[in-house]
Formats: sequence, C-alpha cells, structure tokens
Amino acid sequence: MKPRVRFAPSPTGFLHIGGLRSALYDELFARRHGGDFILRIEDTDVARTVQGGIENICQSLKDCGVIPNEGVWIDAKGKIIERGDYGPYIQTKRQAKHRAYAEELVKKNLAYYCFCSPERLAKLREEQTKSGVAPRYAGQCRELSHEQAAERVAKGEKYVIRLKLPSTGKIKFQDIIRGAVEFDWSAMDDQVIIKSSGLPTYHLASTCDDHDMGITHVLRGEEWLPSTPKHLFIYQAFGWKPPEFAHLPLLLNADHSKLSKRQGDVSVAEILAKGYLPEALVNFVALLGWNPTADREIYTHDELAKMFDLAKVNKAGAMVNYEKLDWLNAGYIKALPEDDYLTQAQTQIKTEINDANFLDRCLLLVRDRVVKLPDVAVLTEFFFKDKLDYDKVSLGWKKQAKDEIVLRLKALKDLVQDAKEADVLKVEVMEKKIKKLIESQSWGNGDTLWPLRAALSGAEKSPGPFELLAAYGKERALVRINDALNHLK
RNA sequence: GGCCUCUUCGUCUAAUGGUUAGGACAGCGGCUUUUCAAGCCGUUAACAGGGGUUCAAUUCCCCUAGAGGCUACCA
Repeated sequence: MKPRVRFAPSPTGFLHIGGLRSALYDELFARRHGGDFILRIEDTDVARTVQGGIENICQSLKDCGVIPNEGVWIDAKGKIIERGDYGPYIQTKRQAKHRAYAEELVKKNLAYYCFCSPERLAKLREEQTKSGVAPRYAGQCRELSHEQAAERVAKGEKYVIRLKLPSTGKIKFQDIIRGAVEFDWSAMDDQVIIKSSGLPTYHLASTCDDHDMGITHVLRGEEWLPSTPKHLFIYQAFGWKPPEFAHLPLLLNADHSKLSKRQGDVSVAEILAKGYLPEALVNFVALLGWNPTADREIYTHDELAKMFDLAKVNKAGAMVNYEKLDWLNAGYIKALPEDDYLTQAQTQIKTEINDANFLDRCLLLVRDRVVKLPDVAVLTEFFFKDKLDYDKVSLGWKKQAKDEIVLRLKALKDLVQDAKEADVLKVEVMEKKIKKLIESQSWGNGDTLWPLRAALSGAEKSPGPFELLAAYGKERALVRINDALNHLK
C-alpha cells in the first residue's frame, strides 16, 4: 500500500527547527516509499493562533525544499491554497465533521457530555495530585443519561464532550522507533474532545482527520507518546484501522530541555535570514536523530531520501549543535557553483562601486572565510572604502623601521606600476615578480610582504598580498600603496 | 507526586555477544606561512552505576541513578 504521511503543525508560532525536522522526515519517508506527503494545518486552538503563522510555515518549508504534494500550500504570490482530494486541509474548516464524530461517540456511549466547571475540575485535580494519584475526571457527568444531558444542553448549560475511557486494564501498542509500549488506563484522564467553544481538541481532530485522509504512518514528536492510547481508543471506537506510529526523539536546547522558541533563535525563517543556506540546514537537521552511515556528514536532499530509514531513527533526544551547522554551512558555501555564490554574495555588499569584475574578484577572494552569507560584507568591507585608516594597523612588520617600510613600498609601487594590468590580476605572476625583487635586494619575505599586505588591507589580518593585488587590480592597488606611503610621511 | 520514554567522547553519532569502541563538530598540537583564515596531518576525550545470564557483555535481563516528556476546554 502506498504510504501517506502528514506534517500537521499548528500555527501557534513560526516553523522552528524541530518542525522542519518532522516535516523533513515525513517527506523523506514518503519519497523513500513512493508515498504521499500531506501538509495539514491544525488550528483548533484559535486563541493561540498567530497572524501569518500558516504563511510562515509554508514559506519556510518551501524555502528549504521540503515540498508536500498534497494539502495546504502557498502559491508564488504568497497566497494560501489547498490541493488534493481529501480537503479541506485546514482543521477549523472540518469542525462539522469533528462535531459529528463526537456525537457518534456519545451515541456509542464511548463519550459523554460534561457540565462541570473548569474551576471545580482544577481544584479536584489539584487535590488528586497532592494525594499522589493520577488526576482523573471524578465528576458525575460520566453517568448522566443521554436524556439528562440533552435536557441540560437545552437549558443552555455550558458543556464539553469527554471520552469515556476504560478505568482499568492496560493498552499495548507498537511504535516503529520504540518497539512495544504499554500504558495503564487507570492513569488516563477522560480527555476532552469537544471544547465548550464547540471546537474539537487535537486528540479528536487529529485522529479523525488522519483516518479521513487515509494516513498510514504518523510521525510526530515524542511528547505525543503518552496520549497515543487515547487516539487508539478513538480508532477502536469507530472500528478504524489505526496508522502506525513513530514517535520521534525531541530536539533539545543546550540545557537539555525540549527545544523551545524562547531559547535562542530556532525559527527556520530566522536561521535562513542569518545567512544559512537551506541545503545546509536540511542536511544538518536530517542528521539530528538519524544517520544513514557511519562516516559521512554531507548528503544532498535526494541522497537522504534514498537512504531514509525510520527504524534507524534514534530514541534519545538530540541537542542542537549550532557549531556544526556553521561548519556545514561554510562547507556548502565553498561548494556552491561560482555563479551561485556570486549571486548570493552580491546581495550582501553595499557599495557605490559598479566595477562588476572588481567586486566579483573581492567576493571570490573571501569565500573560504565565509561561514554565513552576511560575513561577506565585513570580510570585503576594506576593499570598498575610499581611504583606509592606517592608524589602525602597523604598516611595518614587527619593529620594522619607518624608512625601511617606505623603501619597500616604493619599490613595490614601482613594480606594480611597471606590471601589466593582466599580470597584476594573476596571483602567481605577481608572486614570482615580487619574490624576485625580494631576492635581488636581499630583503626578507616578512619585511616586504607585511607592509604590502597592510597597505592594501589596512588590517592586521587579511588575505595575502598577492591575492589582494589580484583582487584590486593595478590602479586600485597603486592608490592604496600611495596612500600608505603618504601616511608614512 | 504519578505515568511513559531515554542513557556510547563536551555535542551529533557508528558498530558489535569476543574491536586498539569508529567518524564528524568543537578543543588541542603540527605542517604551510608575511598576518588571519582555508587546507592537510596528528591528538585529547565515551559505553551512567550495580547486579545477573554467558567461556565472554558496551551489546541481553533486572535494579538504581540521572535526564527528558506527559500529567490542560494547548498542540
């Protein structure tokens, strides 16, 4: 059977790195087995729904190339659309179905109307917790007859609908990642499935929608493991075949707590905005909790899809290690086709200079130093300044005397002056010429090359002098050397 | 508190009933060298603890500890 999986986030915030991983695993699983990957939005918590949440989730997934083939999506104009035969895919649009399912459960005597006030229940719960027992619904509504309930509803009393869970016995099920898991019904509370607002809770909506949409495998965070029995109860109540479950290990903050938005910037949009490449992020996130082999770190999205194996997903939570993301990202930037790199790097710099060749040479020169895209700007900044601030740098090597620096720079200036523009652009040619000069004068590398490099960069740390010459080109290089010479006067 | 899940270097992980417990990031050291990166080479560092089972356990079982999750009319 063709597997059908879904990523079902709720738009209570922006897509974060944990959501991205869940979505990615869904997508990889679907691709690996030739199945469908569906995006469903679970927006039943109206109060917590944030403006632009759905757009953000879709756009972030799109940016990362994690594309569902069914369900909610965003078009090129940024408009939310739905596609597929099992819609609607936005949960609040399905509330009539949820309502009907809940009523059916009530008819089957597997759910009941409950008129207890939240305040009273909270107090009860507190007492139960204090005395060390599992908090369970302990009101009288469970035993209300259908007629009594209907009467009170007709009178306008507020109510919720609760599952009528067994109070004894055990439930056992298989999890693809964790194997056999067992729970006692006695510790399980009669879950609310319809809130007093009339909207369903996650437990009912998600379960019914999964069934209605033909979902075969549910991949979700480990935090759902304890409520799986309730979901299974619903499947059983309707006589439906439940999907297979795979509870993914959680992503952790540096303090080992469940990854949350409060700690650090874990939103995908934010991470991308910081200059991480989507390919690097996908690669990174895929390996948080799963590893296809022992000795490789870099995988394309397609390779991941070919190798993905749910059964090999780890059980333990994974801490998000941003240093490794940095390393991966730097590697992806180095591996970018030159044109792609230039296109992206060009967006990072601000300068009036419109000598495209010069700009590209500068961008290419600093590429190996770029960890995140915006690094390009600081790394190339000195190239584009009218004047460098030579007060901030020692133009001499170690304790080199001023007249010696001047002597070196003058000779270097003449050498560049006499060189052909095409030669200045070639690192090897200039290196040869300058080394020859050094040799003929019996100078040292350090006392000659440091002043040159410092003159060209105005910095203690920079790429090498030959590379700088090649990036500047003859005219610009001469201006810098002259400036340095003037500064020494 | 109760229930559930988890536990290999600091971090992400691999492997195995018998291995020098492998790789990667970070760290450290070196090479290169005019500086800083990059690159290359090398290196520190782990089977949570205690009992079993077994000729043999990091691997299987039990207990303990620790961590995390759940315990909402949130998902």
